[in-house]
Amino acid sequence: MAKEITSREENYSQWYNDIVRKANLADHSDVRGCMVIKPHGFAIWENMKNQLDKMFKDTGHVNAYFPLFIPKSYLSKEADHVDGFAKECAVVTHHRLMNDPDGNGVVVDPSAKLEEELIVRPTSETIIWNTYRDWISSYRDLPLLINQWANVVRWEMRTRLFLRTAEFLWQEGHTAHASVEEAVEETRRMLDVYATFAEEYMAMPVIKGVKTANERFAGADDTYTIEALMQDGKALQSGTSHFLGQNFAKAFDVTFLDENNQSNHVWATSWGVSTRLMGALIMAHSDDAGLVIPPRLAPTQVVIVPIPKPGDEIDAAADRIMNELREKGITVKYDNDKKRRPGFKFAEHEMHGTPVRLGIGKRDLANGTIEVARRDTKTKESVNIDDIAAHVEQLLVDIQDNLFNRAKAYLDEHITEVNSWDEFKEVLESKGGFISAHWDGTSESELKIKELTKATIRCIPLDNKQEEGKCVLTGNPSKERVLFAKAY
RNA sequence: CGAGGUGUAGCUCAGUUUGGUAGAGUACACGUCUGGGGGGCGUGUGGUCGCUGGUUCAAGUCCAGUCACCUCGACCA
Repeated sequence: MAKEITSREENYSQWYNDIVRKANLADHSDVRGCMVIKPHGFAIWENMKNQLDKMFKDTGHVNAYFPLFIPKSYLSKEADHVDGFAKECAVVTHHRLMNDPDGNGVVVDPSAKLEEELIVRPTSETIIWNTYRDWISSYRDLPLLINQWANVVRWEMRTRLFLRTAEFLWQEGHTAHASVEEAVEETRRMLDVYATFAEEYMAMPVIKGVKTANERFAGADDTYTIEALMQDGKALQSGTSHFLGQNFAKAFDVTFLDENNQSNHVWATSWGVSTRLMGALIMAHSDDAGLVIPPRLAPTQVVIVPIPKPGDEIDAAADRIMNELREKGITVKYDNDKKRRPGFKFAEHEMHGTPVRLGIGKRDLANGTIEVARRDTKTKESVNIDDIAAHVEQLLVDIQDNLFNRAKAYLDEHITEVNSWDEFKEVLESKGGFISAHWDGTSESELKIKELTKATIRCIPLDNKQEEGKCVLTGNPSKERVLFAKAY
């Protein structure tokens, strides 16, 4: 079984690539670093997107759309910001092609050079804040709570499908507020939205925390993050929410008059999650037989397989069951392909991650039962055909819970407190996961640890316990533990 | 950008050392026997051997250049 997927034990990276390809999630395109998201992968992303969009709307946000191209001069207005992105920007320099005088197809028309070059957005803070300047004049215009769903481009050296591609899909929220308190509250609110989404929909437990200065978003005063742990013990930053202070307001001169007719710069936030969540979803739950999708995000929650092949009696039973399930809002598909054999279908639906599979054969019908197989545990049971809809409805809930609990148990087991440098290195190498250790708060120590071990500070957990201790590297005094890990 | 590796059928790869008609498995199509976990047998489709140039009577094979991809570094959501 699963003969086409490399096992996680044998080669974790290859396993990941195999899942992406064999589960029809995405392909490498001919364009370096860019992927083609295939229908099954996109369907999962759409489910994520729909749910997140609902959660954004429920917290008072509206959607808008800003240009793909950003004038080069905008990007340089905020010093930290341009430093953070300058090295990975795609630049549009010309606006016209012409026939090659030598007859070799088309070439760039040198006379069509742009007066000011355009940057393909790596993120939209600059163009958005340039626009907000015109939109905001009074405290009555605030807060401004806008999100956009878009593609962005970051010219990455090394790419991996979903986890890091040159072009990716995401949403970016950009908000403006009258007070620092309100902006910080917004930053934290959206972090909570992300955490709730990850845990309740992706069934992926996350740790909420704040980034150190080194790991902070370029241009932010504070970056909050949700960090998840993958099955190979590496951490994955899955979403970030930034408190931007007044940095962009000052860079783009965005001010408002308050109730006392005083002019102030606005306070800002931005927050985003991307198709990287697809990578997180894959690595959080899937196994050597293929993809595992939590029921709440599965494009098809239940598949019915006729055994050994479709027939009048089996088709009728499948129709009846499908109607019952659909009445309960469950998505279901009947795999009545006559050409493929049941064994093949079993393997294929496991590969694609369908949470529940129902097997209907003449033997089952004679007994008045249905074979119910769950993807998360790969176990099967016989269920009375009259109880099937209620059973499946509950089973989907159980699977969702089980996936979360399983991942949560794994996460909890892989947060290790260490108190010495030797122990730090030992745990990092042998066990992986998050290492909870004291750190003296300096960038120098953080960078030294990264250099020595490749582990970085993933975050300082929110509501962190305050305790006296000594930095695991330098022995200098520390007031709290932070979480280290190797990361994607 | 540094180090190493690989480009041959949709996919995985042999063939390159020693130049001489382009191969296998898998996938795909059709037929057939099957049928409760990727089934068997048979027939068939499918290739500018990454690209460009050179050496040669003759290049997948030798030489030079070039491009792409993979692994590991630096960078990063």
